[in-house]
Amino acid sequence: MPRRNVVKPAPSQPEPTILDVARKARVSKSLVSMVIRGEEGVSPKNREAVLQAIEELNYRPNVIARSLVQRRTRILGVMISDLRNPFFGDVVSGIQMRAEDLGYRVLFNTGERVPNLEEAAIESLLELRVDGLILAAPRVDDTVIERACRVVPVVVLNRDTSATCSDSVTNDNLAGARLAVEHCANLGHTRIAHIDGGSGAGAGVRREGYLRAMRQLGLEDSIVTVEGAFTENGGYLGARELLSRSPLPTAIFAANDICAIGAMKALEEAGLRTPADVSVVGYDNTSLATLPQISLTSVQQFGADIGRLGLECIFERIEGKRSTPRHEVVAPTLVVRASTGPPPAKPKALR
Amino acid sequence: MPRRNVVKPAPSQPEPTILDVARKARVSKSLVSMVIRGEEGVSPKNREAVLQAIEELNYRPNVIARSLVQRRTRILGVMISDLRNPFFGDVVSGIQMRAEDLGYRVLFNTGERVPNLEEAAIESLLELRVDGLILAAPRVDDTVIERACRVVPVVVLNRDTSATCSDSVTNDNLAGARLAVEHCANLGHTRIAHIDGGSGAGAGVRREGYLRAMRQLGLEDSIVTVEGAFTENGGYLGARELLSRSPLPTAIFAANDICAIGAMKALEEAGLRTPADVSVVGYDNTSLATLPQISLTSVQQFGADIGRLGLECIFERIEGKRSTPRHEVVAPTLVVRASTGPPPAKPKALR
DNA sequence: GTGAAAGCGCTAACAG
DNA sequence: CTGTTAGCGCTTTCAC
Repeated sequence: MPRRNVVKPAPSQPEPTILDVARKARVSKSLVSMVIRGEEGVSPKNREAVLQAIEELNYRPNVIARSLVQRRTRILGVMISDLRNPFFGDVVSGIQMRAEDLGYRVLFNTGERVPNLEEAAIESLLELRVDGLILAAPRVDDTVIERACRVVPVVVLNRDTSATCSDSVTNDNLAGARLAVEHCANLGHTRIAHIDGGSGAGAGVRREGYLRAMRQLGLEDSIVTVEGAFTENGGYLGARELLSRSPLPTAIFAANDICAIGAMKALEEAGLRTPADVSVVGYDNTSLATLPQISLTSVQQFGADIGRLGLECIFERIEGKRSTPRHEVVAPTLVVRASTGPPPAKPKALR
Repeated sequence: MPRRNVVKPAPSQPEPTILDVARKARVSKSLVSMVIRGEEGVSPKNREAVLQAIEELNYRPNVIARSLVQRRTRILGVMISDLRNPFFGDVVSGIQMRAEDLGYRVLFNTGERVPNLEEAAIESLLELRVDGLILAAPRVDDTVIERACRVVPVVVLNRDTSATCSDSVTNDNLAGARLAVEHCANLGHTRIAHIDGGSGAGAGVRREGYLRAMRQLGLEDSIVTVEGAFTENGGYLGARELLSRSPLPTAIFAANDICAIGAMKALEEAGLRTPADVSVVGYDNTSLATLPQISLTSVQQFGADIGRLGLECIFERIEGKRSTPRHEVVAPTLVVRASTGPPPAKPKALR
């Protein structure tokens, strides 16, 4: 908690304050404040003078000072676990659009998928006294989330948490996994393997959905899962693991799109074609899946909706409209593309 | 059971202050402050008492208040033009790593490639009184940058700006474009077209690099440029435009990777194969280019280095070590993959 | 070592 | 409408 504090010479050219503006416009401090906040009851003449002074001085209200007295920042903090996953681009869009409507500014953070760094990022946002916290697929411990809840409204996106204090918005991972598995089964596959998301947010439920779907379809004997991650490398390694076993699966359900792409890479290196030899299904339906060269069948979750709903949860709490947890679940759909097809008539043996 | 104030409009929770900690630990306010800042000269006994009180109260220093008195936030603001482009993931990594070393926190923002929104995002960071501003490929007007410079150190990444007040870190777009064009020429191409980045940051220079390289190679008669953008759709539309003209180019140099991918999509739809019928070169060498299904020849610019250098520029300014502009240019390299090859013996005609 | 006092730039509540 | 007066939570003197 104690931060390293190197005391350095104070920098800075003196930035103009509200007092400078008042003097320049020859009015009172409070009048300037009123103009800035757009309050009623300022004569057009004075308003004009103030605005001009602001312009000339390149004055900018100090939201720090404002926040201190109002004890609210009108800032929403968003911790994003992985900036490299285009899925979060959608989530961010949803958040931003809604935030603008509601008069909040949004500031992002990331811990680059490293739990400790993510915790630091969250802590940093909390010290900033954000009015609300949105955690997009955080990998931190539940206790971290609980601690945050004690101070500020929190909504967790795309992760199933046992923390009871926060709101959450997720897609229905069980249903999504079922869509993926059933799709493969309908094509005639029985040996459907799963590369999971390791310790990533939501990975456990997605895995559980796979297991349940397999059992429901009477395929429990063909259940094969290997550990992966929500990254390309995770998918690559997971697929390599699958390739080292026998018999080979004819279909692979990967934890998410980038994981699926990593898996496809491993398959290709092994001389297996998709979908002729092995079908592959991803999750998220990111822009990656739509690339014609990849054309990945994928479970779609609606990132922008998830982001928007998350923001609405936070907003309800901030406004005091609600103080009991809300858990929103968005239904996923399946988008079928070229990476899945019927299983090969004569499954290919390696080598 | 967390005790929370229920339904109280805007300002709400009684967050503990430094005074609460002092009372609980039975010491003075200043003593607590000293402990928090890790100052010397506090008895171990007192320090212990303070730390325990902090723990028990779930106290968190209010950086807002701290910033107000210190007149510096120790926050660096980063405006990122496009969160969907994985290239910026690299840039962010570089920034974060260095920032942590230097004891700064980093907060991100985006205007989603819309100039007005980007300006608002920058303004928002400025109102927050960030100690430094990093603009990653901003699309705003130079005047916006100049206005920001008057208040805080600014570094612009990956865009050539005529604003003289800010530092900048770019890759050498002229050289990069030349690498791309020469590579195609060496393979035997003469009809090398360019899909540019429209009004995107750095697009103009990349285009200029293309033009110069073509002339230098004596290919001025084959110069063809169409307008695109730094997006998949931009590339798609640009390629469609090329396809509507005659003669068809045998190689395309696209403004960046996602643009190239969009172009490949259009080519594929038209029944043209890459590289058998048309070679394609991208720029950025993002993770997308490395995907085996895409395997895009691309000019590599080192995003993490660019981010790190940007942060160092800012830091020098903040520390008062330098007050004249520094312009850093990073040399790009070319990564050759499967999307480029010799031109077809008999160029394919459409339909 | 400790505690009291003076602000940082702003808003809010009143009195003129 | 204006000007004055209190703070917001913290750091920073400067006495003790």
